[in-house]
Amino acid sequence: MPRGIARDYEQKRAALRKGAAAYFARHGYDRASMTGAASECGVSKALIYHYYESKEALLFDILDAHLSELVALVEDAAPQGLPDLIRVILMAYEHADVEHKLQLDALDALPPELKTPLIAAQRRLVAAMSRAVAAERPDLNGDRLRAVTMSVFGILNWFYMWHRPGKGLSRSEYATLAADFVRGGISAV
Amino acid sequence: MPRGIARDYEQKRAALRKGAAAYFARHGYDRASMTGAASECGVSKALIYHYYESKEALLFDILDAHLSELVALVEDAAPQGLPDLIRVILMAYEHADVEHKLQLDALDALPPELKTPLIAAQRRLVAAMSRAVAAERPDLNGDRLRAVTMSVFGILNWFYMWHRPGKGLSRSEYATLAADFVRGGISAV
DNA sequence: AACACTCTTGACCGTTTGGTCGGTTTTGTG
DNA sequence: CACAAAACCGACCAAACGGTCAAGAGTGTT
Repeated sequence: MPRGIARDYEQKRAALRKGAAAYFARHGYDRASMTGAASECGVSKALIYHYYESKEALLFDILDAHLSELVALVEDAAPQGLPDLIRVILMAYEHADVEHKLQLDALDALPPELKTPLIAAQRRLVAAMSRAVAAERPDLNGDRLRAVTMSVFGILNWFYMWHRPGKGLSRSEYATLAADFVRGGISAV
Repeated sequence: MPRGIARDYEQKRAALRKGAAAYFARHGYDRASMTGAASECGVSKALIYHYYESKEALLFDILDAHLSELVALVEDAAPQGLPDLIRVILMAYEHADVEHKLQLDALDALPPELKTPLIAAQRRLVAAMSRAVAAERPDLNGDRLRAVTMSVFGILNWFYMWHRPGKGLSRSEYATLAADFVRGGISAV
C-alpha cells in the first residue's frame, strides 16, 4: 500500500476554510469567485477542488465548523446565566467575525439538504438563549419569550456591522453594556 | 414635436422597482438574474433596460426610494420620543420588508459613488435614533451612546429575519414590546 | 530503487450572466 | 393622416464563473 493522505491534510483544509471565509466575507459569497479565493489562499483554483468538491461544500464546511464550535461553547461550557451567555457569544465572535458575517450573508445560497443541519445548529443556539431568558422571566409565554429572545440575538448579531476593532468600546466593554441593556430590557417587558 | 415620455412612465418605473425588489430579496441580489426579475414583472429583460440603464442603477433606485421615504418619516414627521420612533420604523417596514432586506443584503454590491449617498441616508436614521436615546439618557457619552443606539437598531433590523406575518406577535404588538424592552434597557446601562 | 498515489498546476470547457441590437408595434403631435 | 419617437421584444454577444482534465512534481511504502 503506497502513500496515504498527507499528515497536514486537515490543517491545509482548515487554512483553506479560513482564507476562503475571509475572502467570501469581504466580497460577499456570491460575488466572490473561486479563483479569487484561491489566490487569497496562495494556491491555484484547481487545488481547492482537490480538497473540496464544490464551492457549496466549502461554504458548508466553513459554516458547519463555525456553528459547531459555537454550539459546543454554549451547550457544553454551559455559561452561568444570561450575562455570561451574552459575553461568551460576543467574545466567541472575536476571531470568527468573518464566519459570522458569512453565516448571515450566505446561508441562503446553500441547497436545502445542506442548509437544514445548519439551521438546526442555529436553533440550538436560540434554544440556549431562550432558556437563559426564561430563567430570568419564568412568566413570559411562548410568543413573547420568542420575541425577547430574538431581540437579544438582534443586538448580538448586529454588533459586527457597526463595531470597528480599536474604535469605540472594546468587545469586552460592549459585552458588559449589552448584558446590562438586556437585563434591564427583560425586566421591563 | 412628436410624442414625449408616456404619462405613466414614473408608475411603470415604480412597478419595476417593486417587482424587482421582491425578486432580488427572495433570491438574493447577486444570485437573482435580470431575466428572472423581468419575468417576475411580466416584461422582457430588454424593457427593464429601457427604464434602467443597469442592474446597479435599478438596485440603487430601489434603495434610494426606500431610504428617502424612511428618512422623511423619521425627520419630517418627527416622532414624539423613543417609543414612537421605534413604532414608526417597525411599522414602516410593514410594506417594505423586501426593500429593507435588500438594503442589508445588497448595499455592498454597489460601487462607492452609489453607495455613499445611501450610507449618508442611513446615518441620518442613526442620528435621529441617537437623539431620541440621548433625550432619555442625556448623561451617556459618545461611545456608549453609539453602542446603545446601534443595539436598538440591531433589535429593529433583525425583526424581519425571524418574524413571520400571521405567526406569533403582530407587528404592532412587537413594536410595543420592543419599545418597553428598549426603555428598560436604556435605563439599565 | 521502483512504484503508486497524493499534491499541485495551467489550460481548457459549458453555462449563465449583464447587457446590446435590429426590428416591430404603439401613440402623442403637427 | 403622416410621422417621429417611445414602448416593447427575441435573438444575440462577450465576459466571467464554477468546475474539469491531463500532466508534472513530490513523497511515503515495499
